[in-house]
Amino acid sequence: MVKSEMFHVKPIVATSSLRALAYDALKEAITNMNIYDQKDEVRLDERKLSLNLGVSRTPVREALTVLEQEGFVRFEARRGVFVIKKTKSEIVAMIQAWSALESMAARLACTRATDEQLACLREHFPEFYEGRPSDHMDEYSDANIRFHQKIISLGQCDVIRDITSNLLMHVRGIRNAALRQGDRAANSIREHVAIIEALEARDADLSERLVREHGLGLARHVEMYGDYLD
Amino acid sequence: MVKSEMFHVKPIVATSSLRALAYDALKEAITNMNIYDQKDEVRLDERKLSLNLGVSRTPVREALTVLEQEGFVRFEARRGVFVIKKTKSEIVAMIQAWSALESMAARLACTRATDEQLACLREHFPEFYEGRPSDHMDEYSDANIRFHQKIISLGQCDVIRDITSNLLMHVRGIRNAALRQGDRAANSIREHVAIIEALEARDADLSERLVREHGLGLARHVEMYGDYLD
DNA sequence: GACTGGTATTTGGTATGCCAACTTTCTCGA
DNA sequence: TCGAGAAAGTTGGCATACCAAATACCAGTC
Repeated sequence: MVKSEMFHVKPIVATSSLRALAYDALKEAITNMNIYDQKDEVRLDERKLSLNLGVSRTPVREALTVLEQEGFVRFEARRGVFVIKKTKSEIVAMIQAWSALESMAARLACTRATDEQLACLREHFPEFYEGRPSDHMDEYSDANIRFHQKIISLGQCDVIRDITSNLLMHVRGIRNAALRQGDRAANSIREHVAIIEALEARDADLSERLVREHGLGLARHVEMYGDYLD
Repeated sequence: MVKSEMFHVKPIVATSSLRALAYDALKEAITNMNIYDQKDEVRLDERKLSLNLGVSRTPVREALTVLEQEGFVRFEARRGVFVIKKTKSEIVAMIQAWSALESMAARLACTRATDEQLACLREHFPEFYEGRPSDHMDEYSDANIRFHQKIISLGQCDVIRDITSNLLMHVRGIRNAALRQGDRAANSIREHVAIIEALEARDADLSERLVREHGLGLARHVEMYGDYLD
């Protein structure tokens, strides 16, 4: 018997399927293009896509099927596949659902997160304590997104994490645009600080309320000033 | 020109795609089978399915792709498609996400729903005011599901409606099973009555809290007594 | 009889071809 | 010149063919 313990092979090749690769490529392309700049809806050509991706139509279609189910594209029989432009009211609805889930995550975090995990909120987001975010708006936009994702991860609920990660893809652009309107950034920072303090105090009711009101405030803002979406 | 206004044709033939038909058939089959009775995971054979459905593998695969994205099945390369059995902690996580969304729907309903719509809650669910639901458990289980769906529809948020409708498919069986354990049915009725009253009083904070606690109570119950799921 | 190695079969992944419906372009007559 | 209609070209939906990996089966050896 050969001493097989002496062979240390690589764990696994784990080469992803073409479908997964096509999905990643398409999703990145869709989220990176700013859909709301285009006047008309963007149409995707299955044959061109499979040509550009270097694979056949089959995995492309299966990837598009997933994207349809996630609300990114829409199939029209014998007309084409179109990238969906969300209406203002749809965006508002997504932000409301987001608020519901993030506020629940905050509630769960109050009992589940360790002190070390909660400390990450302050450590990783020092910019929340500085005065003028408008100078570094791009960085702050990213930090803003990360802050909300961090709260959700602290909730340690995979279902909430998965659902919100999808919603984020749709809302990311709008959230950042709204930050630049009016005096929202400064307000946003104050609210974030209050949320951190409530979490550190492990006050579930307060944390939940603050997160919810923060989110619903964004929803109201989009409702009022988001007419450019339609 | 023919006066086309005089013709009132049927809206559209709207013959669904085979993919949609396959999706409906598979989803119904999956939700109707009780997955948790089976010892092993159930494997689906693409070729047998397409044979039984009378279509080719292509639309079947596309339907399965959607079901995978919804968390009902799992593809294993060159091994098969398996119906997913959720673990207890996954069920708990889904109930928590559900509670977040339903409580937000209740909050929204307080400002959005008309008096007539709120009245439907009492009219359609008279059994909540009767004493012994255990005699008609099946009917009560259905009414229970309808009650929660009604609250969500009163919230008038399409995103919340869509997401919860998916969660419901996964949780339906467990919710009904939990009702039969211990004295939960009677408790459930009392809580439903309190929720109706809070909504009728248009007390958003109270409605939200009652709905959330009702849901999280179910989550705790499954957490404690749902060991049969694993 | 158990084990090894190879071979046949099964099965999901992918590529390709065909079709019907929709668009666009061309044609021809008023 | 213009428009109706036909023909040609697109395009997504579906079916089918083929491939590689995984499994099942079998023969041969010790």
